[in-house]
Amino acid sequence: MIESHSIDMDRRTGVALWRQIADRLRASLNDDIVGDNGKLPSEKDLAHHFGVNRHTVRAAIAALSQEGLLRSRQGQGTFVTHEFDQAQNHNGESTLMGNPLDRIDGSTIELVATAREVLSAEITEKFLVAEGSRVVRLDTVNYQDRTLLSRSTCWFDALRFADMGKLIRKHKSRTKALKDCGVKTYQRGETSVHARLANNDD
Amino acid sequence: MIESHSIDMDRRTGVALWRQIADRLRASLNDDIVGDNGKLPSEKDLAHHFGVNRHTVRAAIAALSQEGLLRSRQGQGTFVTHEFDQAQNHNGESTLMGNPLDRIDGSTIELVATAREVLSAEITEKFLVAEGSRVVRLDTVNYQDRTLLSRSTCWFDALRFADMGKLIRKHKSRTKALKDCGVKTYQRGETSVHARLANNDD
DNA sequence: GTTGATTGTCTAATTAAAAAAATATTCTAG
DNA sequence: CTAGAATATTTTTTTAATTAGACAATCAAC
Repeated sequence: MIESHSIDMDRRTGVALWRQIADRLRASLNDDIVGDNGKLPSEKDLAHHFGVNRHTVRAAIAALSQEGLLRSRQGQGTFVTHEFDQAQNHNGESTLMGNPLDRIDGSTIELVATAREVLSAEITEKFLVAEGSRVVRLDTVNYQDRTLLSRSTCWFDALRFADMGKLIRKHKSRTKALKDCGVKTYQRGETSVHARLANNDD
Repeated sequence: MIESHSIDMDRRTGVALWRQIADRLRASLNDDIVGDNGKLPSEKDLAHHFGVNRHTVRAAIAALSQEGLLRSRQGQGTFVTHEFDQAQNHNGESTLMGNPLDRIDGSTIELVATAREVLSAEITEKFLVAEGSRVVRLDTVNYQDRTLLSRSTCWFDALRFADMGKLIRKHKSRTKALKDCGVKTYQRGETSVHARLANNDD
């Protein structure tokens, strides 16, 4: 469920530990951290896992509860909310993370399609990879304040993400998949930009 | 250069003000915030702009200096570093943000192509937008620890980002453009995920 | 009902972040 | 050389974050 050894948290980065933990937990809600019943490890275990005080973990859980992702029950534990759980167990229209953050910044990203496909000649030429490479494709739409902001398609190496498509079809690990697709949450140093400018213009 | 009125910073979000300011400044280094000589507004002006104490601004500048992006000269001001400036004024191979962060997480994103184009039938069908829409296209490659992680293409509304391609060609606002392309830096609430699962599989 | 595990609450102490204010140092312009 | 503008440094105060410990309340299992 969770490793027994303690994780080294980043300190003095300008990001409070409770927020780092909240973000890690949010990104892990689809993963193996939660049991089949949607129950998280106990506050005590999480505190030991992250190497922090129990109160710090509680602050993180409080933040995620505020977002509507978690709900704690005294005597029982902390659970992924029913709405979130529903989104995990239904197809089609259900909403992942219908949390207040959606409205705070007015920005949403919708995953509209996934597919495994063979890389086209155009793409292979653009990116200089072997033609015929097997990839996983993710189409996303980004809305800001209900107006279309961008459309995006990402291809992932099928080798490196052999089971990503499968996981997505099983409605798990979407967060992780989206994360690698450029949909970054609030985690220090996850992605830095190293840009080499375009060779071709219009 | 910078508006005279004060900006409302997010407080009690778990992210220190100096880090929020550092991230905003980093993202603005390509924009109109810096003068032609690469000089930033004075600490006093920045402090007023962000509505914080001068020391808080100094902490932000110290962080960016640590990353190698800025350098302060007593009596003169704070300037974008020569290396960064070079990356702004050359074509092709130069490196944007050759900062330690690149090595901290081993993740890099390279912008390999930009173009204005007319939206293809395939894309219009996928995303249900008017065929023939004028868009700006960004191709990026994401490396993690020097191994290819993903290839990505983003289309942006040409209307909404009428001058984005132009700005990119002028080697400005790349950060902002990439930011909207899903390359998120460390800013609270910039993007939350609101996913509706795929309709078509393979 | 008793026990054990879990979350909830409270108090206290420590450390880091932020604000405020004063002064020193360095550079440019004139 | 002088004045002004900018960064550098120091001190103090306040607030937020983190840790620590103790105990209450709730629930499930027995």
